Amino acid sequence: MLELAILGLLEDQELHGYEIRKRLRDELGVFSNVSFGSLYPALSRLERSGALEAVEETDRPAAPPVPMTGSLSGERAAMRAARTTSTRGRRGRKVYRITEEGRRQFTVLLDSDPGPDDARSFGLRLAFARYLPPQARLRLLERRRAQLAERLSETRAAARDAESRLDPYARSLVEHTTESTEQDISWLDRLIEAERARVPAAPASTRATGPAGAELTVSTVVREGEIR
Amino acid sequence: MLELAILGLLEDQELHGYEIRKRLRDELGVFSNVSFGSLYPALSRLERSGALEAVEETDRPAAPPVPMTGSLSGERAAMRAARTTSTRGRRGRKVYRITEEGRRQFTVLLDSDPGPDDARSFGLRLAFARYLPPQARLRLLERRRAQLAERLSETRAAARDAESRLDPYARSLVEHTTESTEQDISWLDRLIEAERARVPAAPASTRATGPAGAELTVSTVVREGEIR
DNA sequence: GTCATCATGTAAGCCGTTACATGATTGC
DNA sequence: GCAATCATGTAACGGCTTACATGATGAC
Repeated sequence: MLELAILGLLEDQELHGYEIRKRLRDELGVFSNVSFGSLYPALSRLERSGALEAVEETDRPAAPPVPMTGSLSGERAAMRAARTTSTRGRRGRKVYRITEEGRRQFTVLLDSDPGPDDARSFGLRLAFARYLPPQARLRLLERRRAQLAERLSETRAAARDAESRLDPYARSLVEHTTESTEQDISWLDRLIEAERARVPAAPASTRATGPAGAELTVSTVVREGEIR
Repeated sequence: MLELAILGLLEDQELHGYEIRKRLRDELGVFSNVSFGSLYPALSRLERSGALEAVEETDRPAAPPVPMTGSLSGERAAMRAARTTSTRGRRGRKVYRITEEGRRQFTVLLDSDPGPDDARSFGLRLAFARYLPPQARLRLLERRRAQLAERLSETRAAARDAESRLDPYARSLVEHTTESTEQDISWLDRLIEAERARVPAAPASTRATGPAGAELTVSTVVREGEIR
C-alpha cells in the first residue's frame, strides 16, 4: 500500500523522502503522517528491488546523475561547494527517481485486486486512476461498488436481528453508517456512469452486468486517511 | 481496542470466544471478522490480567459458578455427563465472565482519550456510550467533532494549494471525502445537541464552549468496520 | 547561541493478520 | 461415512507505529 503510494507520486516527478511524506499527507490525504520509520525502509526496499534509483542531490535541481564514487571526501567536498555557491545549501538529500521496472511494478500493484478491499486502498487507487486503462478503471469502481453493496446488505440483515437490543447510541451509529454507505454507493454510481460514457465501446463484460445491477442500496465510501 | 470491544460485550452477558466473534461482526460492525488468531490470545490476556474469569461450560445456561477445582478428570466427567444428558452436547466451550476488575478496566479504557482518534475507536466507544457518565459521553462527542473539524480545515487548505494539479478522479475523491466529513460533523452536532438537552445541568466546561463552537463545517464520520 | 525545521535513518514494539493444527457435533 | 459448522488454539509474519539517534541550515 505504502509502496503503491510512493511509486504513484514518483510517476510524476522525482522527490526525496521528506517531501514524499508531505505529499502523502497533503495531496493524497491517505496516510496522514506516515512515519519515517516506515517511509525510509520502504524507499530502501523499492531501491533494492530496482523500482527506484536514488541520487544524492548535489546542487541544482535536475543535476547530472553523479554515480557514487565511493570517495566520501570527494562527495563531501562537492556538497560543501554546492552549499556555499547556490540557492540554499541543503544536506545531502536523497532524491528518488522511478525506473522502468518501477513503472511496471506500479501498474501491476495498481490494477491488482486487493482482496477484501478497505477504503484506504480504494481511495489510493482512485487517486491514481488516471494511470489505469479505461476498462481497469471501470473494474476498480465496480469492484468497490459491489463490496459496499454486499456490506450494506449484511449490515442491514444484522441490524434487523439485533435492532431490538440496540440502545439509541448504537442505533444512531448504525443508521449513520448505513446512510454514509448509501451515499458512497451513489457517488460510485455517478463515477461509473461517467466512466461508461467516456468509453462507450465497453466490451460488455459479464462481471459488469451481472452482480452490479442486482441491488442499488449498498454503501460505505472512501473514508481513508482516518488514522492520522 | 479489541480488548475494549470484548469487555464491552461481556458487560451484558457471559459469552464464549466463538460467540464473541459473531457479536463483534454482527452487533458492533466494527472488527468485521476478527480473526481467532487475535481473539483468543486477547481473551487469555484479559483472563491473566484478572479482567475475565473463564468457566468450562458444563451443561445448562446460567450454570452455577463452579469454581475451578483443579481436578481435570472431575471436570471432564462433568462435561461428558452434560453432553449425554441435555439439550445438545457441546464441546467444552470456555465461557467468559467479566469481573469487577474487568469492569474497572473497561471504564478506564472507554473514557480514555485514544489520542489521534481514528474512526474505528470512536465508533466502538459510541456503541458503548450508554456505559459512560453523561459528561464523559459529551466529551467523547465533542472530542470527535473537534478532530473532524480540524481535519476538514486541513484538507481544505491542502486542497486549495494542490487543486490545480489534481486530475478529475483525485478531485472527485477529495470532494466526496469532504462532503462525507461535513455530514459526519452535522450528525455529531445533532448527537451533541440531544446530549446537552438530556443534561441541562452541564457544568459549562471550557473545552466545550471554546474550540467546539469555532467552525461548523468539519467532518469525517464513523466508517469503522471498513477492513472486513 | 539556540531553536525550529529540514533531513535521514535504526530499533523495538503493537496490533492485527493468515495459515496451520485439532477435534467435537449435527445433518445428510 | 462425510461435509459443514462449531470451537479453541499456536506460529509466523506484516505493516505500521513510537522512540531514539544524528546532524545540517536558517531565523532570531
